[in-house]
Amino acid sequence: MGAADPSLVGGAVPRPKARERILATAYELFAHRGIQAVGIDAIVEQSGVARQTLYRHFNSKQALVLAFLERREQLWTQDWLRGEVERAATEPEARLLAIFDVFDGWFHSSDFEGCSFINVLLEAADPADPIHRAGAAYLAGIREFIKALAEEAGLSDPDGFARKWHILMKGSIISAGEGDCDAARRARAMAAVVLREQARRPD
Amino acid sequence: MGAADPSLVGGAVPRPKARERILATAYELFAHRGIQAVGIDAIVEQSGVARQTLYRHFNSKQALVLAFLERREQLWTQDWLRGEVERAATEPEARLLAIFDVFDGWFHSSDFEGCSFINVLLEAADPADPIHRAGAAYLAGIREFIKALAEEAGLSDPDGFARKWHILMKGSIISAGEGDCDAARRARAMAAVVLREQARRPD
DNA sequence: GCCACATCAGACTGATCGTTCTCCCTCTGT
DNA sequence: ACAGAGGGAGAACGATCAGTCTGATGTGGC
Repeated sequence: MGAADPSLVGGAVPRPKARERILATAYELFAHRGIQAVGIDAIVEQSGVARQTLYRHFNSKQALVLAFLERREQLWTQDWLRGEVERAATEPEARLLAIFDVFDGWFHSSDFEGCSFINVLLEAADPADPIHRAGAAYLAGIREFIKALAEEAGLSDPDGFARKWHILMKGSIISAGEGDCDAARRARAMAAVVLREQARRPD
Repeated sequence: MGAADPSLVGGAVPRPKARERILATAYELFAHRGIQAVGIDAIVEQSGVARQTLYRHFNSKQALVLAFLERREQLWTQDWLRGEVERAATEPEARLLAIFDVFDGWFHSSDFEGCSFINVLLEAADPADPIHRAGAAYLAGIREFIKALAEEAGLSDPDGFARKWHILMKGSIISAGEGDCDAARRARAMAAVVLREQARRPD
């Protein structure tokens, strides 16, 4: 009884090989082409996995999309955005502005793919759709990051500030999708005057 | 020779009945549910038109979508947005800010449907897609409206200003789609400080 | 009445979609 | 060596999609 059953362990923690290939392929395709535009066939073909294997790891396309969004939140929001911002500056106000410097590099990269959370929000227009809800939840997570920086900076109404900041972020992303590579610089200029005018919490 | 040929006139100016019903139905469905999510069947059924009749007026779904976008630009951009803004204020700077007052009412309406131009831009991710190009062109038309107001207001760099303003507009629309009905008020507050800091053209 | 044309109703094609099923191969632990 | 599980290849299913074809029904101009 003391020794762990290997088959049980292998079942509870799925072997990374096939599942990882599926998720990596889904990430690339969903992020760049959207959800509806990418069929299961494309993921099966490009990942070199059997169809049945995909459906053994993910019950449905919806489950795969939800797993993609979860990975997007880890890789994009946490590892990339949060990581780059915290690397670029140390003071909370400087970090808030650094978001748009990080965006500037993003918008100028050759394979700019837009914000998957915004995309799925618009693709799954029904607010009751689990995919829509997941996209909205991950966007709210980004606002939590902004809100925490606003609190560190001693700004009053951190939640309202985060919502304002997020408007600038999302607007610049859409503009970049239109082809305006300098959208981040424009948003940063607006952000700077907004931050300057922002009321501080009395110490 | 003086009298116009009735059949020719009837051909050049198509009878409004069937075509109008199709376009009106397509407008409602495309604007609220998106392009990919609405099939030809739904439009045929809801407009009470025969399938063949639809395909006689529009060669393909893409042609119908392009006609929808053209109507959207007339009804939304010109008649509604521009009309409401020009009714709300007379001075160009006041009109620029009034955009967000108009948006505020829009975001609080029960059937808020978002910006179809942004939606089709993201649904048709390929920049070479005629639908993508049309959406981008109509968004550029909105910026032309802003730019003209900026010029009237004597602001320097009207094009750059219009792009900034448009970032606020698009960002607030996305936020409203997330459920933040007060996004227009937040954007207006930012717009006010941006406008105050904006350089004026020397007279 | 008659002709031309728009419209309607509905079956149909071919492609694509998500999903399931069947069969075979290759590992791995004992 | 053997059992069992994971994975691969591909056929197949039912649904849905855009688009076409046929044939009947009105309808307006001569």
